[in-house]
Amino acid sequence: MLSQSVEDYLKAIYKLQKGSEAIDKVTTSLISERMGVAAASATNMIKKLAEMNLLKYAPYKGVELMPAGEKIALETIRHHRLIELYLSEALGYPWDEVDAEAERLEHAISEEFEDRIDKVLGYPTVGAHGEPIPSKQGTIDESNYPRLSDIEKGRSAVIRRVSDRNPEMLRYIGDIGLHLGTNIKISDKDPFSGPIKLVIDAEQEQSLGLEVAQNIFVDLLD
Amino acid sequence: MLSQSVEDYLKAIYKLQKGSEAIDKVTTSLISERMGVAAASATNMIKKLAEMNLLKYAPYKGVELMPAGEKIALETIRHHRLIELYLSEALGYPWDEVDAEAERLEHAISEEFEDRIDKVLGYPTVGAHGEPIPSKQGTIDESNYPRLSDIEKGRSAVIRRVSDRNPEMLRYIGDIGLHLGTNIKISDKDPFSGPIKLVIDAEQEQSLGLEVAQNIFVDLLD
DNA sequence: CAATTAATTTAGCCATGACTAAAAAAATGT
DNA sequence: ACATTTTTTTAGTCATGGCTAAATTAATTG
Repeated sequence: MLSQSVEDYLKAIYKLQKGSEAIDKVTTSLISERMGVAAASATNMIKKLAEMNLLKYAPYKGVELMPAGEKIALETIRHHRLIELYLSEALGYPWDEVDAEAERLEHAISEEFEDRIDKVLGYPTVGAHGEPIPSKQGTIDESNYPRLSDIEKGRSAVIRRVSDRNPEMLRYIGDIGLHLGTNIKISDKDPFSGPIKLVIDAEQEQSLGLEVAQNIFVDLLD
Repeated sequence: MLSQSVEDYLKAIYKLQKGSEAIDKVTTSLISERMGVAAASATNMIKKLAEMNLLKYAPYKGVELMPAGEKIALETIRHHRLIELYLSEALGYPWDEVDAEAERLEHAISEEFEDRIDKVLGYPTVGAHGEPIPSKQGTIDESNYPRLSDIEKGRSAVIRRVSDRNPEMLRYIGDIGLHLGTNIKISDKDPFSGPIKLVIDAEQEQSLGLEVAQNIFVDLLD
């Protein structure tokens, strides 16, 4: 059995390497910041993971996952996203609370639990915030939707994914009526990183700060 | 937060102290045996728990839970039994598999998760094997049913609880048609600790070894 | 009741995964 | 290009919770 820590580090490294930020060099400080530990602690763990052949590590040069490490990261992410979706669908959790709960549960469940909730959920491919769920075989849809903040004025789009990094922002986004599948039209964009004006579901007007818009990913229409 | 180990020790000690075995003196060796650790490890942890005022410890004389320790034990047991029942009812787990899964999950769930599954289950008072579920306030029904092995020939009874100590035995018990609520009549008892003969649901004959009968607890009829 | 056996505790060790402080390497600015 | 700043690593510490071996206390038995 791998420790919870090992799984968490590999997950964090995977997200840095392949996530929507698309970091080219995954450094010790990035990892330590994401994990909320001191840089020295990250160095320690990185050396251990390199020793286990889960990643390639050149001191001072950053880190790159090896296939075995990526596999574990994807399994962990699969657990996390299936649990999040289950909490949301079966137990009625709001989407800003599922991440914290799943963070602990993902390390505690068995393969059997994974399989059973996968089945109950109807073998979903997309999680509670629109993230792709890795398959049991370790494949994942790595395509990324554009950010709402990058869409030009006048275009219409559908919300496909929301970043789950900040639960408070997530709650705010839901509260103003933005959910997965919600239709929006960009009616105006203020200059100098100003707010965006949206029409939600062809009805309701809403202004949106840039930071929020950067955390919403959409599928362009027409 | 209390560590998983602390919770597990307190749970084990509680069960030894109050369980159906009704041990008078809970000793280091009993605890180490139940926890599957060396006696020295148990001594270490016991000293730590005494330091935390969770139990009273007199060296060489055994251990007794203090109210704070009992409270934690009951919370842990409540988590465990609610999870077991949830796995069984909502996810279709067989009753011989729920214990192992709940053993890990019980330390990972939040109060909110506890409350939500409690509600989904309809605020149950009895777990998947018939064990009482401690209330959120920390009270528990401590009454014990007699063992099937102690019932005299000719009497009828209803199965109310099954020990979950041995999953293989649990599977066997289920396979021969004995479940919670099943009606049985003792048609014969062989002497010298021999097997018991049952009639299940007034239909089917079944012989049962003494060891199995000792792990089934019943409610006498008439 | 003394001697042996069994149970328990003490002492000392190990792995994990944090931490701080100091040293070393890399990046940056003038 | 060299001095300064930032990043990273090394060295050493700590807490948790295991372990074995040895010492000690309690229990049993001749």
